[in-house]
Amino acid sequence: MPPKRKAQDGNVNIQSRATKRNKTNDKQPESSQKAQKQHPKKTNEDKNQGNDVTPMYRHWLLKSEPNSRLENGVDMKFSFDDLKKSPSQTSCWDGVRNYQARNFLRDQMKMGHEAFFYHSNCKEPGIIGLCKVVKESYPDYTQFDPKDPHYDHTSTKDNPKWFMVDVKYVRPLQRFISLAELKKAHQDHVRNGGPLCNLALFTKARLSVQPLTQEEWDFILKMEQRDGK
DNA sequence: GCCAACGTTGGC
DNA sequence: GCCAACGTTGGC
Repeated sequence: MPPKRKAQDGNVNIQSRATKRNKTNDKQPESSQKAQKQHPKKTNEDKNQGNDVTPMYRHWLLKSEPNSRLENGVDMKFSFDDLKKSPSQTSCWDGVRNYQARNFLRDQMKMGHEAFFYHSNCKEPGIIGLCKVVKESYPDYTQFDPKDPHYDHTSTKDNPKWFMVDVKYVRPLQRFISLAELKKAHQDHVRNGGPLCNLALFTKARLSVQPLTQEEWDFILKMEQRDGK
């Protein structure tokens, strides 16, 4: 199902790699996905996996940093514009190292699912555009690269710990929806009831891959039409 | 740059 | 399995 097939794997896997994303999709051993079935040891990883009872989601919010920031000498910058400029306007979403976020990437993000592209750790945090899943769960290769800031020596190719998906640029929002505006709506909905009362942006603020209910998604998309603030 | 909130680690 | 120490996230 991989729709587009960029050049072969030839391209260098080096570039902006952020806490979550970076370059384009390259082909990965999709076959090794079966490895994810295995859970040889039950440690605190398992207790962190306990979100499998949550409903299945079809909408997402992905955080990325639009400004340069070095982590072990590697620039974490990956803006919405960087996604647009990526080959095929597509990038893998690598570098996620949180079990809850990993589980969403691995288990729930499916072809065609849409996501808000959120700019974090910047002057004006907020949602800037839309992207969509164009390739489902496969091992995040950065976990195997000792030079990568997100290298994980405890992970093996036979039993990879971290996964990623590919996302493709869809469109910018008609207007930027700032965190401040979302927070106002959220706080109002907490007090008076409303679809954003449990928005993960505020209830699970540190999650970099966040699920949205249909109602949350629809409400935020409608904010796009309103006149700012 | 500060720091609150929260996730992870490891001793016990 | 508890919990203190530590590390990270990310708004401000």
